[in-house]
Amino acid sequence: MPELPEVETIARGVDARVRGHRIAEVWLGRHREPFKTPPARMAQGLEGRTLLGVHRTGKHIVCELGSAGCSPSDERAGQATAQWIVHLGMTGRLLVTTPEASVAPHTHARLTLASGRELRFVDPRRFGRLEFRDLSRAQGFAAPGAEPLTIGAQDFAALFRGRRLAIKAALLNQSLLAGVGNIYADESLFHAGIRPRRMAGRLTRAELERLRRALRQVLEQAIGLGGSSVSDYVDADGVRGFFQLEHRVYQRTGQPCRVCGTAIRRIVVGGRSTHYCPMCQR
DNA sequence: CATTTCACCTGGTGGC
DNA sequence: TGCCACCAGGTGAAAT
Repeated sequence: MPELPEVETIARGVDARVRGHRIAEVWLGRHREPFKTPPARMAQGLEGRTLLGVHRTGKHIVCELGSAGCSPSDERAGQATAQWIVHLGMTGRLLVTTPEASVAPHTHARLTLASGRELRFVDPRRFGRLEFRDLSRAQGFAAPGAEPLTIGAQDFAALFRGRRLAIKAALLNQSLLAGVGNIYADESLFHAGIRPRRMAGRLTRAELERLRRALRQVLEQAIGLGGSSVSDYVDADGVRGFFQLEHRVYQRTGQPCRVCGTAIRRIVVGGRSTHYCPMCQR
């Protein structure tokens, strides 16, 4: 499900609930797909560490971890020595529950916290990924692409210069921009008035700047809406709490454009279903 | 190297 | 109700 705004909302919600808590016990499931780090090493690495904070980079959730046996009130407080990195894929959820709460099907990780809470990773489709990084051995996680919320006009334009692929496909490329997915790619192209199949390298400077601003505005609006329902999103049952953004084009095939009334079209770009208004977008 | 296609999974929906 | 085709907000490997 999740693109940048959803991941941001989840990371904030989880951070508010587990910051400062110590991982007492770790259970990991048998399916191999979710584990970029071998489960035995992950469990060994996580146990005893303190969750110093949880934040988002691109579509990744990064849990900063202190050394085992080092509480946040110690002098080394705030010093992350490891990370637990969660990617939700299409159907992943990161839940804060009690250890007694019923375990949902497709639960792949349970981190029981000394505080009496439990952090769970649930993912039916198993496109999500979990990774453990020991920062004494490896670099901290960094998304390859630029952050769409903060990138400037010059850097944004430079991402697409000379590229011959469709702008929609370029927006989805995580090594260019980190965090943009199918919904917000379509929505931002609508707001910028640009057709999804336009060659990225042929967009004018003005179009690129409209796109950068539209993307930022759409993402910020979605974060704003998600932020008001954080508690629902991460509750014990994993209830979805996001206000559905009033999409302009996404999944509105055949319905009238909210601006001009023309029927919204669906095409396939880069293997992904793509929606646009043939009148408003050129 | 850049770009495109496809496999990886389960579950929900809608047609027959 | 059952069966089936198709679709899903992501990504990385393989093919072109």
